[in-house]
Amino acid sequence: MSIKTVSRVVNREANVRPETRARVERAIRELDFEPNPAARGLAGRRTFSIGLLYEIPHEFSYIQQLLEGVFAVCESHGYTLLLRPVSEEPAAVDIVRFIAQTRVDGVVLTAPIGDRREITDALGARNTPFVQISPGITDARWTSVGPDDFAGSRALTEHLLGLGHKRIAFIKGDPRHGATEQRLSGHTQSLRDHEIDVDPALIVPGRFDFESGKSAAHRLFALQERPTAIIASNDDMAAGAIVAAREAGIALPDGLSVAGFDDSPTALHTWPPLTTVRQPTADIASLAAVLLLEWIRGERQSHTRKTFDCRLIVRQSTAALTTG
Amino acid sequence: MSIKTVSRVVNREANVRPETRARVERAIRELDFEPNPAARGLAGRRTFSIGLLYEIPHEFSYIQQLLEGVFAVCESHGYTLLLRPVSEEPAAVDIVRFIAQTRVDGVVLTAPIGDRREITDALGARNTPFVQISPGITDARWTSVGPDDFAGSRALTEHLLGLGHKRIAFIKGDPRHGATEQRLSGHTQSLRDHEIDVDPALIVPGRFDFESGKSAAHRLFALQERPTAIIASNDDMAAGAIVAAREAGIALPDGLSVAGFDDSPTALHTWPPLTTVRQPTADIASLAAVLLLEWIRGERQSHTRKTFDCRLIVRQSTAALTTG
DNA sequence: TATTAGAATGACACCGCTGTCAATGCACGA
DNA sequence: TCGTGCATTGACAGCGGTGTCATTCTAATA
Repeated sequence: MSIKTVSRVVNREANVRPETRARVERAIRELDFEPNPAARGLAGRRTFSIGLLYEIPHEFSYIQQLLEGVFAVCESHGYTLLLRPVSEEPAAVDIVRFIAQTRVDGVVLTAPIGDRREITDALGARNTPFVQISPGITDARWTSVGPDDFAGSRALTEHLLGLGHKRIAFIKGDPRHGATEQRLSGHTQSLRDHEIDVDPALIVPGRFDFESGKSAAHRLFALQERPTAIIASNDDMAAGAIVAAREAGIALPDGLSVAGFDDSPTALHTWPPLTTVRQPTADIASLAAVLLLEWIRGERQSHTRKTFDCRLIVRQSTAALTTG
Repeated sequence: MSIKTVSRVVNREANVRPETRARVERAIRELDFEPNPAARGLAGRRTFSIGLLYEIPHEFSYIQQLLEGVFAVCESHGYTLLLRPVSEEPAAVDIVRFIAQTRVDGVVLTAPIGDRREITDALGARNTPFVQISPGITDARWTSVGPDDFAGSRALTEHLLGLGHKRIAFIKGDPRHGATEQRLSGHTQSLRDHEIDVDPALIVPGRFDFESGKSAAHRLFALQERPTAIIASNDDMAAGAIVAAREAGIALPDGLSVAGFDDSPTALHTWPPLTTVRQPTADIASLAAVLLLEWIRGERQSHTRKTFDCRLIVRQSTAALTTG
C-alpha cells in the first residue's frame, strides 16, 4: 500500500478499487490519521482554506449569520475558514497582502468591500477566486450573491401605504453599501407607483448603526410636518429611531410607525417589536461559499449574480394611521 | 546570500549582522516576498496560528469583542487566528479533532468550553497550549483570564441597595458558565453584608439569552410580592426583562429598576438605557492571547489566573425606590 | 603575528504530502 | 492463447521553508 494510494483515497480521486479504498479508510480510522494541511498545501499549491472579509465596525449579528452560512459549507467540504476583520475602507493592497500571507484559495467579500472597484480589479488581476456578497452594481466579470433589496424595500413601503401612511420618512444606510441605494429606490418606486410625491426632506442619511438612526429620527421629529412612519434601512437604525421617539415622548406605534430591515435579533428586542424585512442571510452566505468553492475547484466557468427573495415580517411597531 | 540567512531574518533570529539583515529586508520589500506558511509549518512543525473556540449560540457582541482582542495580538505577532464555532456542549474529541485537523499551535477556550474538565484534561494530555477565558474554577495547572465577576456583581447589588431597594430579584445565567455562580454569589454576599435575607423565590434561572430573561421576568412579576428591582446576569436578559415589564404594563424605572451585566451594545439600545457592569472584554482577550503565545513559544513556564476589575456603569434603568 | 573563541553564514537533509509518469493488473476481443 | 486498452498502483522528484551541523569570518587575546 503506497502513500500515494492513501493520498488518492483522502482526496476522493477516481480509479481506486472499492476494496482498496475501504481498506485505507479503515486504517485511517484506526490510526486517527489526519492529513497534514501544511504538507498538502505545500505539495498541492492550495490551502483548502478561504477567507471571509468584513469591515469593522459592522452589525455583528449580520456577520454572525454570514459566518454560519459560510462555515457550514466549509466544514462539509473540508475547508478551513479564516475570518478577517479589516479596518474601514481597507486599501486593495491590504486585501492582497492578507491573501498573500495566508495563501487562502479564495475569499468572500462582504459589503461594502466587494463594492470597491480597486479591490475586485486587484483580485481579478491576481486571478484570486472571490465572490461578492450584496454588491451594489452587478459586474458580469464576477460572481455575486445577495438579497433582492429593491423588492424587499418596496414591500415594506407598500405595507405602510396600506396602513394609510402618506408621510413616510426613510433613513438611508451607509452610502458605501450597494444595498443602500437599492433599498432607497425600492421605497421611492413604491411611492411613485401610488402617485405620492417623494419629499426630499423625508429622506435622511444614516450609517447603519444605532446612533445614526437615533439622530436621524431626531432630525425628522424636528420637521415642521412630522412623518407618521419611519423606515430605517436596517434594524439597528430602527432601534435607534425607537429610542429617539421615546426621548421625544412620542408613543409607538400609535404616534409613529417604525420599520426596519434585516430581521436581526434586535428586531425582537425593541418595544414594540419591529416590523422588518427578512433576508435569508445564512442562505446567501452558503450559496456564496458553494459558488466560491466551485470556482476554486474549476467546476464552474461562468460568473453569475444570484438573488434571494426577502420576506416582509409584520410586527407591532407599525400600525394603521390614526386620523386625528 | 543563502536561503537560510533569509530564514534567519524572517524569524528574527540572533547572529545576523545588522548590515546583512538590512540587505535581506530590503530585498524582501522589493520583491514583495511573503514566506509560505505551509512550508514554514511543514519544516518547523508549527503553524503560527491559534484557534478561538466558542459555543454557538452565544451573545455575538461578546464574541466579537473577544475576537478583536485576540486578533490584535495575533496580527502584531504574525499569527493567524482561526475562529471556530462549535455546537453546544462539544465533546472533547471534537475539540481534539479540530486541533488535529488544523494543527493550530494553541487555542483560546471561551466560557463555558474551558469549564469542561474532560476538555482541559484532553488538551493537557496532548500537550496542546491553551488558555481559558472566564472559567468558573481556577485550576493551577492551567492559565486563565477573566473579569472579577464576584466584585462586579457585588457592586451592582450595592448600587441597588443604596437606592433603597430591598426586594432585589436575580436572574441567573447559563449554569454551565463559571461566571454564573460568581455573579450570583457576589449578589448574595452583598445582601448578607447588609443583613438582608436571601429570598430563594427571587433567584430565578436563565440562559443568558433574551428570551430566557423575558420569561424569567414574567415569572417574577407573577409573585405575590413583586421585586422592586431585577438584576439580570447579562444585558441580553436585562433587555428581555425590560420588554417583559412593558408587556406587563410596568413603568421603568419608577415601577421597577432593571440592571444588566457586560455593558454590551444592547445596554444602550434599551429604553431606558441599562445600568450595567462593564468588563474589559477586549483587554481580557488580548491578555489571554499574549499568555497563550508566550506559552507556545516557551517563554513562560508557570500557569496563572489573571483577573480584571469591572466597572459599574449607572444609567437610567435603575432609580431610587419610590415609597408608595 | 599567531591563536582562538564565538559570531556569522552556508550545505544539506528532511518535513509529509501531491503531480507526473512509469509499471503492473485485468478484462476483453481476435 | 496473445495482444490491446484501460483501470489501478507505485516510484520518485519536488513544494519552500527550518533544524542541524560544518565552515568561514572576525576580533580579541597572548
